Amino acid sequence: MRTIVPGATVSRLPVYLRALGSLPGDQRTCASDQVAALAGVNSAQVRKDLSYLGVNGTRGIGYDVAALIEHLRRALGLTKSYAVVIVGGGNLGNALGNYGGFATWGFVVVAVVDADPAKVGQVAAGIRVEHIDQLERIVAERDVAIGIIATPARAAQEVADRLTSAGVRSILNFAPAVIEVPSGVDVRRVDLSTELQILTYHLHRH
Amino acid sequence: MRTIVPGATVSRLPVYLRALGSLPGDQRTCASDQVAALAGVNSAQVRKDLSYLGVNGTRGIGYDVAALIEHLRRALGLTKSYAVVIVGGGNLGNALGNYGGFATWGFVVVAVVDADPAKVGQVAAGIRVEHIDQLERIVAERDVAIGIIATPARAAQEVADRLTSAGVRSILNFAPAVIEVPSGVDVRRVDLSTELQILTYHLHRH
DNA sequence: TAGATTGTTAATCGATTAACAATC
DNA sequence: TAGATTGTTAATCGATTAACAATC
Repeated sequence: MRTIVPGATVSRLPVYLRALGSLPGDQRTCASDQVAALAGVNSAQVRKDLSYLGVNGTRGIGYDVAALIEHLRRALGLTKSYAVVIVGGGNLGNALGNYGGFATWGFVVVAVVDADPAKVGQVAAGIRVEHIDQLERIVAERDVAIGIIATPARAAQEVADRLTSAGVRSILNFAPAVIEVPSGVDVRRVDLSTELQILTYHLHRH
Repeated sequence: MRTIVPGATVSRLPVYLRALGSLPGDQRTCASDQVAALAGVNSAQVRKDLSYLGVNGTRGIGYDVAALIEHLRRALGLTKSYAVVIVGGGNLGNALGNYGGFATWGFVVVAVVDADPAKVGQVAAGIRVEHIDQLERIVAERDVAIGIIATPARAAQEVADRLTSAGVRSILNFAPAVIEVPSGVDVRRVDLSTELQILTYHLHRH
């Protein structure tokens, strides 16, 4: 079944996947209640999300764990591997390059690039920083699917332009800037200062 | 005015603040239209969010830029400084310790702690990694307001427990785990793998 | 006055969840 | 059969936005 899956549902799928991963290895079936508790959501939500995906459980029993995991992996496109380029060889870029969590899900960092000639050639976690002039060639030759922007804010838009014109259609933006991209390109933003500021909003009013 | 401000509004305030920062320095007033364009939201949204905060503009003219910035900073509690402890001295923890963006908004990283004795004593960006056994002392002595969890998933819950029992009431969690905290404690989660998986959902269906 | 822009209402939209018949 | 749990409806909740009178 391929109906329109709401964005909110999509963003919960990785959470369900992780919840299922934390189940005892010998557990064959699981109830929506249990997934809900592990994922921190409502059980009706779980059932509804799964029904969007066309996953069927068994009344009185629950869902088959292995089949459910496989369904979620397929829905998220995690049955193949994705080449990732990180733009920005600063601390954040290097941390992301080293981040072990990516490999678990089939994300392979194929390059870290930077505009600063002084950074080019440095090696972190087995990846040599290359010059950003090579970006277009790298994207084409290494079949890059995802670009991660880990540059200062002022460089973000230009980097996004170069990534998209090179053919990248998925961008994860860590720079504290709103970037414009052509339609059809998907951007997600992770802004560390914003997260902290939201915390302080609640904090400073006791 | 202090009515109930919706969570969605709160999470947009930092974005407005940044939008205003990117205005030309000599611009005295701004219209909701302009803020909206810079922030990537609807202009009615901007006006409504600001009215929640009790900010008044002038019909026909717009909002006073300086006054608006000051209002937003006060609303977010950014008029004072906050001590931050980073738990986890791995790549991510160090990247966060080095992240210059925090200082701009008054966040001061007062410690990086780790459970691994081999990491203790290492210095990154002027901060010496301390042992996690010192966490409670550090929180008390350095008046820590915010804890950042940058550990593996398996350690996240225990770290959260220690942070909260030491008195920390705001947590930013980078570990791929859902953590339980007492009511009154605020947790925000940033999950890098989840972000990438959401991108691939859209990517793999052309 | 004419033009611009706010502040707010009311409509819309979309997401969450309680509830329960269906059924294993 | 009795108990458990799904799948789905309908109600609720909350957030977004078009529209426009108020007014600078």
